[in-house]
Amino acid sequence: MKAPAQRPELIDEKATECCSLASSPLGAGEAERMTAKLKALSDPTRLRLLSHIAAQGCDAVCACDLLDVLDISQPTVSHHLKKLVDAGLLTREQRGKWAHYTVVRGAFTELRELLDLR
Amino acid sequence: MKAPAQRPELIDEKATECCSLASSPLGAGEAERMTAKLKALSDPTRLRLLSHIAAQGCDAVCACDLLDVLDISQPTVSHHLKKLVDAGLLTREQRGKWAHYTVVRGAFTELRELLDLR
DNA sequence: AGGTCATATAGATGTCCGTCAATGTAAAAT
DNA sequence: ATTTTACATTGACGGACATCTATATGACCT
Repeated sequence: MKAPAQRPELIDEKATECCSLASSPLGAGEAERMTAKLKALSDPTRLRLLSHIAAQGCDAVCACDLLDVLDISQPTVSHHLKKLVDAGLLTREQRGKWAHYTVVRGAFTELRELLDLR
Repeated sequence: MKAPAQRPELIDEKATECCSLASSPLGAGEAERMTAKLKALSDPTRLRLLSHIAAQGCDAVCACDLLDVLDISQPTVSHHLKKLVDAGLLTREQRGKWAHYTVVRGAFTELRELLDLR
């Protein structure tokens, strides 16, 4: 009687720490929290809006300037900026009738660490 | 006659390079390409699958082991693994009747650079 | 050959999301 | 006070997506 086919053996050498994802498997809550920021970045329009603000030193940029740059309607720009603020990637500041948006310093460090493959 | 209200002045000091996003505003194509990978990461289930593979050294992990770990159906696991492969974050390798998935080294460097706020 | 096991694919369903036109709001200008 | 300007909110619509059940594929075992 031959030995039955067994499942491929699980490697449980304590894991060679190939990345910070490796430190320990993500729980449901943790995963949800990380994907909240990732989702906010996962839209071409939002990524371009962010890059335009970043391209001016990550300092406060008027929403009016962002409207000129991409070929989308004003409500859509407003919608996306709100999403970026809600995700903690931008802050909003009202100056008179203008709204200014600023990149949150350090907002990406957590994500960058998550993706820190070695 | 008073001077008309003007838009808040645009800061065009060559941008203080606050992050790699800042180097230049992303074009439509570039943004689309970056969000492809980000979208693949923007689901809690996929992020957890990835983290389980990473937690074993980013080496080949049998799909059967991943099925045990999360409380979702087998087709759903298969679906998500395919998406991660399509995004270039995992590679698939068939061994007999088992499928093994491996984290692609360096798949995240581009993303990490994108998020490299200083 | 027939059966079982691991995984993929197909189809269906409900939910989320990006976009827009229309409208609301609030500040500034006339 | 009325109008204009900047921006947000609402509601509608179409497409994308996560998940499931059911079925197909393909490898191994007897």
